[in-house]
Amino acid sequence: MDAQYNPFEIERDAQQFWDTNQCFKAVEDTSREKFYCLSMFPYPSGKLHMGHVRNYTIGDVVSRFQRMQGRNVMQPMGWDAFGMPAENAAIQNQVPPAKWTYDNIAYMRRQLKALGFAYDWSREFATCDSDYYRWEQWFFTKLVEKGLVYKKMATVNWDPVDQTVLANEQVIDGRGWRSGALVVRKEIPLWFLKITDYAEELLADLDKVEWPEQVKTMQRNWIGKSKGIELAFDIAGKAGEPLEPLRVYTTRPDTLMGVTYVAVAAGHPLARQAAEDDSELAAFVAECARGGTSEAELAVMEKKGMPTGHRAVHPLTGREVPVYVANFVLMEYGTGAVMAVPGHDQRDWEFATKYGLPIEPVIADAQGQAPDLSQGAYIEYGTLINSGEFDGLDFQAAFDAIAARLEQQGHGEVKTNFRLRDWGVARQRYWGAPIPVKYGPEGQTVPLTDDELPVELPMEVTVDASGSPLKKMPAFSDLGDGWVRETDTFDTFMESSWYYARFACADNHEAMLDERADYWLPVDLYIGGIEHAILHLLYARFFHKLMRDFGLVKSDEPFQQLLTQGMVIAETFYRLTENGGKQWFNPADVEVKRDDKGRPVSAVLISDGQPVEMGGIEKMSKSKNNGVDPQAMIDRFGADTVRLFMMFAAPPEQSLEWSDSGVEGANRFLKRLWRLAAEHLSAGEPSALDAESLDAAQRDLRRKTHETIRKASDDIGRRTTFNTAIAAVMELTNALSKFDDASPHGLAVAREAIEACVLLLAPIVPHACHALWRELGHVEPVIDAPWPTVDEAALARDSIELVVQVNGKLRARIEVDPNADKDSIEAEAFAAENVQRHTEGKTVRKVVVVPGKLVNIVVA
RNA sequence: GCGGAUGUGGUGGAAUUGGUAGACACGCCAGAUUUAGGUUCUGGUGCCUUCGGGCGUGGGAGUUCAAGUCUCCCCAUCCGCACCA
Repeated sequence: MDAQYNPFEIERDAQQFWDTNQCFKAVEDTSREKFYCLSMFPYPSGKLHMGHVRNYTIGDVVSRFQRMQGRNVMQPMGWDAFGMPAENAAIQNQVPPAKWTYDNIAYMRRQLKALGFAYDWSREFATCDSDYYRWEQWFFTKLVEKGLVYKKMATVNWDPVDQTVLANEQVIDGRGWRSGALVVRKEIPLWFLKITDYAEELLADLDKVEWPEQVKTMQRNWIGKSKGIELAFDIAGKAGEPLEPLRVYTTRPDTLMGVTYVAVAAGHPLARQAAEDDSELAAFVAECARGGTSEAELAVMEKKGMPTGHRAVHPLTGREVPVYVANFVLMEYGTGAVMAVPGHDQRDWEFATKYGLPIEPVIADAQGQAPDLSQGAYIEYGTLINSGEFDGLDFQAAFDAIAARLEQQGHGEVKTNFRLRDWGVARQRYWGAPIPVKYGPEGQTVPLTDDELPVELPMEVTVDASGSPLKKMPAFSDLGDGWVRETDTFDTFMESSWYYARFACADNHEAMLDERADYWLPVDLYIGGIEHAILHLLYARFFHKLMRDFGLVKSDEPFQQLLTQGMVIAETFYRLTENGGKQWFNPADVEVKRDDKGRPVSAVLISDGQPVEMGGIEKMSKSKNNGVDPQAMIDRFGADTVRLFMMFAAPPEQSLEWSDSGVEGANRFLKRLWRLAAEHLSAGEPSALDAESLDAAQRDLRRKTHETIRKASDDIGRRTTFNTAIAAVMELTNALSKFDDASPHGLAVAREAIEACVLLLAPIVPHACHALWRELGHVEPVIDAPWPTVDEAALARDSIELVVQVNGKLRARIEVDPNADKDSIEAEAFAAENVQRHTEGKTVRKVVVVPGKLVNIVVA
């Protein structure tokens, strides 16, 4: 065996072996237990970044581990290929989005192959292949037939200069990112999917999946089921004329007697009507349209309002309160109107304080007194006061009584509401799947029939900043006889909502899915960034239920287990520029100076030797120029080193800090492992392992081997904490290097240890382990070797160490028989010299003995 | 603003069920080998110390024989907020 670890040769050979033997081609086999392992497919932005490498290494480790457990594993890969960056690249570089995308895919596919991931490449596809999106179009037309799709007015960001719709990302400080123009909110008709029809099931079925609790909580809060009352305020118009009643929803009907005003959205009919003969109000309504649509932006903007002059009649007291237009009330959420209780809602309190509206307490504080409302609202539940006949009731009793009264008067009803809103799937963009609908001369809206599908996206286009080119292409949109095609395309979340199912049967050109989907689904483990915790995962769950209700799949949920991986972060470096900006330098071009304790104190740019500022550790990004190119690392150390570092530096759910010296450490470990194996093989032939005739040192190493197998198996298989599994194997290799015994028995124990290391590391550093397994004389490749098992007998100990505490402080360590009883342990503990010193002359109050752990003596 | 997380040596992290804080690795220090440098190997390394011990897991309180872990309050950072993917 070569004494030198040569990763490039090893990796080339292993990849060639896997490729030639089609090792990772997954074949349906109902006699075997399947394991479908999926990592979120990448957007082909150009080249892999470290986040991809981390994501896909985790998936690969689990896939290879499951294979060694004997499962029939399927691990596919594809491309989430539609999206805005392709259009932006087209505008900047005059390159067609399709060419840009497919070129990127070709490059990134090569990179994935260089990392040695065990993918079944025969299932690969890109979502921009018409062979893929045609089925999405087909399914959409079925949803239209079933009434799960509808069109309605919706608010978008409108750039009045570029005359185009902007994504939230393209609105920066309320201005269009290209034009710099002030963005306004504009209403246009858009296609929606009725995800709210599935709100109840999307909520309930979270109990069926093994997901991180925080992700389930986020989804539950997003769906936001609440119980409240929808009630109506009669409206007396400015001139005293009766108008349509105003409907509002509240989860706090117990505060109903504290309503001192109501507020409506600028787009509400009441506001529009009032603005008709009031130019000041009309100006305010227009001002409300300014700014972007994102909820975060709306939540932090200054709350403003203006009275309409209308009066709302309180449904229980008959008291009249003013109707305001407010910029924080939006037409699309709920009824477009809210009742305001400034005494018990903080936002209402701030608004009332600003405009001098009355603030009245109707809920008593914990002492049963009227709360002090001078500094803010009192938002806790409590007993009603100043509420007439409802005084003295608690929240639930008040809810029921007020609901009953409103229902009796025909002014309201109990209603369950969801925060979840229907999914707008139409985008006014080119690089997406065309929405398969046509419009007739009489205003008909007709979904396309099967023989009209697919609607292929034209590939030769000119993209500029002024919106989708499809709208300017009669060859695409004009169908003759007054019929025109829809030029909007689907939200790219549509493609990512069902790709996991298509991987089961990507070669089927006759159907969207077939019976193979039921063999592979649900995905057993789905791995991706925490940033997808809500939107992507919720849409995919919804889509899966839609497909189930069309008989396309049998399961209720798409992803049984979910692993959300953290970000990859790195140090940032910059210099201030003359105009006050920052020029960012890549970590690869900077050298960090340290003090004598290794603390970083300063940094210089390697090229000019002049200092740069350290800007803290941030997510790897283009804007901070702190991305580390995976390719450069693979070229320097080999794929196994990069994979090992990624898995070792942090547990998968936490953020991972890139460290050059950490990578070198990973490389050093692989070299050591290699040398250890080479030295072992040159030391001679081991005898057969005879567990009964080992000396103490041999038994110790054997125990360490089996403790390591036990820990690494649990860490990889159950806990998915690959870092601690690797640490355990490192401990074993450390023990093995210290084990200096070339006797046949000694070599046998060492052989067992080194084979355990190779098997346990095989999922993480598959190339090196492929080669080492061969060198150790095995014919069968390590990918198909069975996962090692624990020999319980090898774990036995002659004695165990307990710690002895006095008043919770560590004072001694004692060796005791593993089966020693409590009394003898106690006696042993008191006998320890240091324990006697700390208990001398004191009264023993209590002795706590925790078997296998410690003794705590409490003295006073 | 709302929802969800995170915070432990010089650094990344470990401590899985309330029971030895700092496994493993990086860095640093000393030594050996080689020596142009690097590589490799051995030992040391939380802080303070009168060498008895004391202190120590973002800050503050509390529960407990025992708290990184549980409870309450506060601070900082990160993720998401429906047209980035």
